[in-house]
Parts: sequence; C-alpha cells; structure tokens
Amino acid sequence: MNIGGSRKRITIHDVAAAAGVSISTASKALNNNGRMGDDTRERVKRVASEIGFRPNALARGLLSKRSFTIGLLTNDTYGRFTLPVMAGVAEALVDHGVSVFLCAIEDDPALGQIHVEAMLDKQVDGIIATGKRIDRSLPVDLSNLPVPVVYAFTEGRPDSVSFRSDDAQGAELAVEWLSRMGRRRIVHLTGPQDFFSVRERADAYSKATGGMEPVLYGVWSESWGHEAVARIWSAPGEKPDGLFCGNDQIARGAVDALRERGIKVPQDVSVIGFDNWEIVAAQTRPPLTTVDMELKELGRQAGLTVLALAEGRPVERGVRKLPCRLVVRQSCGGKPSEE
Amino acid sequence: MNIGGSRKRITIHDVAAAAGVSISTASKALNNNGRMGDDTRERVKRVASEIGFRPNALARGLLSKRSFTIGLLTNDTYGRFTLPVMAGVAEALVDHGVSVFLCAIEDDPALGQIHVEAMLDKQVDGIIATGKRIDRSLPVDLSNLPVPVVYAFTEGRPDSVSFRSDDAQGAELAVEWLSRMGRRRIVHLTGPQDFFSVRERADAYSKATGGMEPVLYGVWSESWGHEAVARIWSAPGEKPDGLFCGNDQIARGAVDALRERGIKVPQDVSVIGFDNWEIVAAQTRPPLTTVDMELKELGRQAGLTVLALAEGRPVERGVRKLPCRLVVRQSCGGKPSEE
DNA sequence: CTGAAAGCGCTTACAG
DNA sequence: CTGAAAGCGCTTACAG
Repeated sequence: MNIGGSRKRITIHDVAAAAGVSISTASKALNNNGRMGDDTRERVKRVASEIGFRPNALARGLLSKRSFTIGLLTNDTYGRFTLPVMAGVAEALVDHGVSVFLCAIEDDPALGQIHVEAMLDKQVDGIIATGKRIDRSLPVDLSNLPVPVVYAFTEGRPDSVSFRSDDAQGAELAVEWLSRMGRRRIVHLTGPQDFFSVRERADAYSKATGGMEPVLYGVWSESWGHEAVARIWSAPGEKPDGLFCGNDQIARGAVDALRERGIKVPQDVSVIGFDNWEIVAAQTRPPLTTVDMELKELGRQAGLTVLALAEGRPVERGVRKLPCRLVVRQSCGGKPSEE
Repeated sequence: MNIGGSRKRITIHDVAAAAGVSISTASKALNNNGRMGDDTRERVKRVASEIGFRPNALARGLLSKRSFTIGLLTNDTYGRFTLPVMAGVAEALVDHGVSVFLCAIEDDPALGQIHVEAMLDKQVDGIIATGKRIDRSLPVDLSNLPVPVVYAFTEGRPDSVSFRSDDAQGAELAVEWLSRMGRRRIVHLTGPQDFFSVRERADAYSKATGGMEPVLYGVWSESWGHEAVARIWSAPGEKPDGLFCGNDQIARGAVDALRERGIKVPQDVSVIGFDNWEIVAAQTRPPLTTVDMELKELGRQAGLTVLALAEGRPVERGVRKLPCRLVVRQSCGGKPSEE
C-alpha cells in the first residue's frame, strides 16, 4: 500500500540497465536526439514506459536552466479577480508542462519579499503579478529580478509588459446595450472615484451619453446600490429608465431596491452591472446583464507571454488592453446570450 | 534595466572565490555545519550576503530529495472552498520554505492525471487533495503515489489522512444559538439530501430539536430559500420562529423572502446560515449569523501534516473532524462577535 | 551507431 | 581547521 509514500524512484540508470544501453544513449533515445538505430530508440522508449520512468525535473532544470515553473503573485486574498486569472494562466501553460506557484501576499511587503525569494530560489522561469485593481501595484519591488515579470490586472512599471481590461470599451458596451433596449435616461452608479477604472468607465459613459446625467460615486456594495436608488427616486424630477452600475454588487442592490419600490426590472428600468461575478449576477432577481472583463483570457495571455519572455522570444513592452464582453441575462430585457 | 530578466546567477563558486575558500568550506559555512574557524564562517556568510548569493533550490533538491514544494489539487473551480484552504496551507508552510503548486483539475480525469504527473516530475514533497464536498473524491487516483497525500475537504481512501469539518457539531452550534435566542419552533432548510454533510447536519438538527419539525431539502440557492419560506408561510398552521439554513445562500433567500412578507428578522424570526461566505453573509440585510467551517485552519493542519509525512514523522491515519465556529452577526439577535 | 566524460550547483563523507 | 572528490539525475559535446 505504501501509504507513507516511499516507493523508490526510477532513474535513467534503471532504464539504461533494463534496455542494455548506456545512460547517454538512454537519454538521447528518450529525448529524440542523437543518432542511433530505430530499434534501439524504440526499445529504450518501450522499456522506459514499462518500468514507469519519469525524468526528474530538478535534474533537468539544473542543466537546462528552465524549471518549467512560474510564480503567480497576488494581493487579492478573496480571489475574486485572481481566480479567473489563475485559471487562464494554468490552462495556457499546462500544455507546455509548466506548473504554477500561487503566492498570496496580502498587502504585506515582508511576506511579498519572502515569497519572491522562495520563487527565485526555486528557479521559476518567470513571474506573473496580479491583484485586485489596475491602479495599485503589489507591495513588493519586481523591477530588478533575474526572471521576466508580466503584470496582469495590477499596476506595473512603465516599461513592463502589462495586461488589463479595456474599461472604457466595457462601459461603451453597457451604454450601447442600454440604448439598444430603448433607454434614454441612463444614470451611472459606481464605486469610489479614486479607482482608475471608475474614472475610465465614468468618462466613457459621459462621452457615450452626452454627459447629461451626473455620475453617482459611492462604494462597491449592495447597500450603496440601494441607497442610490432611494436617493434618485425620492428626489423630484424625471426618473432614469436605465442604470449602469459600476459592479454587480451595486447593480444587485439597485435591482432589489427597485423591486421594493414596486418598479419593475427590466420593464420599467433596465439595470446593467459590471464584472459578471457569477454568484452575484446569476442570483439577482432578475439575473443581471453585465460586462465581463474576460479575466481568464487575460490570464491566458499573461501566461503565454511570460513563457515567451522566458524562452527569449521578443515581446513588445507596454500595457495591452483586452476587450470586455457583454453577458446578457434578464435585467435589461433583450435575449439572453447562451453561456 | 535588465527587463528581459538575464542577470547572471550567483553560485556558490562565486562565494567561495570572493571569500577565498573552497566551495566545500563555503557550503559548510553557509549551512552551519562542518568545523571551521568562526572568522572563516562569518566571512563566508558576509561575502555571500554582500554579493547576493541564494542557493539554487533545484541543486539542493537533487541531493536532499526534498524540493520544498507541495501540490494542492482541487476540483473546486470557483474556489469558494479551496481558497481558504489554500490560504491556510500557504500560511502554515511559508515559514518552512515550502511553496505550493495550485492545480485546478475541474472534474477532468485526464487533466488530473497530467497535473499529478507534472507535480511528481517536479518532485513535490507531498500532495494535498481538496475539493468542494466531503463525500466526493477527485477524479484521479492518488493511492499509489511515491509521495504522501493528505485529503482536506474531499473524500479520501479509508486508510488515508483526511481533514474535514465537524458538520454535526456545526449544526448543534446553530440550533443551540437559536434556542439561546429563545426560539422554539426551528425549521431546517437545506440542500440536496445526497450530500453527506446535508444528512449529517440534518441528523444533528433532528437530535437537537427532538425531531418535531420536518427537514426541507432543496438546492443550494437563494431561490430555494425564497421558495421554502413561501411554502411554509402559505401553509396553514403555526409558523416557525427560527430558520436553520444549510448554507448562506439559502439563508439569504429566506431573509429576503421574509422581509418581503413583512416579517422582521430577527425580531419575529431568527435565521442562521452555514459557511460564513463573507460576500453573501455580510451583504444580507440584516447580515447573517452563520456557522464557519474554519477551512483556513483545516488547510493549515493539512499543510503541517503533509510536511510531517514528507519528513517521515509519524502521523496517525484516519479522518479528523475540525470543530466549526459560530459567527454572530445580526440575523438571529444577540450580540455580534467581534471578527 | 554507441558510450565515456564532463558538468549543471550543490552537499557530504573522507583525507590531510 | 580546510579542501579534493564523489555524487544527486540528468544532458551534451566529444571520441571511437
């Protein structure tokens, strides 16, 4: 049963012995290089797989200077943004045989330093830095490392390679859809103004709507969505027929508040969210139409990019903005997109 | 600026040369073993840190048969359960210099196999298997691996080392608190009966309440919470004054439904959840009192346990149940616990 | 066509 | 007290 885990590992010596060749020949046979008889090569390979040989990546890495390992550094404890990014990274890299160290460093510089050093000691081929907002950097300096660094959904150095969502385009998508649903008085309820993405979305919103309605800044919570609706609907004057919310939580709060006032969503008012945070968006009544930042795709690209850098392939520097995608559910009307 | 990441790595040869000793002496000095003059040892150490020497973990691992790396395997894509477990594992192991590979394998056996092999190739010191429910195992056989395996919040082999939450005790905690709040007619709304933890919690609930009220099985969603409340309150007869919900989503649905019926929580009815899923529990109006499964602690213990196994220290086999903790917010009355 | 040797960056007996 | 040598498991020139 071997529960403690102590089966002796099979090395290339075992393969060589079993196949009756030298270890150099065994190595070359397995790696498809060197010249030798096809029969020899085949025999070595067959024997290797029969006895269950798997090359020791540590030994390989020592020679090749490649560990087939990268590190993902994040300060997003809750994992709301990091998880999709991580999924994309892993998915893109698993085919290339690279594994991913996940390091959650909170906002602790000392912890960050420890993790970076541990990763470097383990000879990672590269590092992906990710976080919870685009305009903050991790609490650790990644600028002079002996391995390539790619930033994804977090602020990087000016001359680095960064990936982020195109928040302006996402906001346009939202406003466009609302107009397409026939909405004319669209109000924007959003988060704190010191978030770069808040400003970017708000600007795009103003540009798209002509800036007739004020933007309501608040916090990223359901209760702010509630409060904003209360504020708008208790004030005199014409009411909006569309609400573009800065995230799904605000949207959910708004939808709940509208329902409590007897206002029908989407018949009377269309509400659109941002983030496509499944757990919030799908459980809202009605389920939220929202903008997805495609973080998994972002992770995938970041993964492929560190890999390229690690292999010395040329990569253009600068920040790359990835387009957002509209996910249609029921809070705006229109036909739900198949997911 | 070295953006590509190509600074030459400093080896023990550099240290030896700079300190004017042999590499054996350098090695012994840095590892605090071997005998040598204190001055020599100090000098080597000083030089090493001056030139920024960090030992190559791959080379070390080759000798020591320890990679200071473990793998965390999960099929919980959304990360709701895995993230806290991961946080605990990492927190427990970072002090020991071990890093964690995160492998999300969905429910794909082939993907699972690939990840396990990749981890083994990289000589992980052990593997922690985790998932999204206690009575399902990962879609990959971990029983005959050359490294120790620990199961956390997923079904393991009978003779393995497993950690799980004590759901019965958690349910008792919930019922007890409800009684303490003066509730006498407590109904249990929960998830699908084929979940082991559902049955365990339901049994504990029945035992604690005397089994006078039926258990309402459903699904893990807000809408089921809604529907259950509608069903109970539209039926004739005496109504409950306490609702023990199988998870926070059901609890949230129930709270919302009660509010819509004009029933006050917690004045008229106390509602308690399960999971302490922050995003749901804290945003409910009023915020949910709930049972926390202490998954982070579970992760911490699992981490320490693989480490022990990897180092050959004796570890008792079997499944260990960790106690749950009550988190008091406002949905039951009583004083909120400081978090 | 195949193998002996050197070496990746370390550690650890073993000499001196 | 210090260093030369062997070796961890591989790969890669280089001989033959």
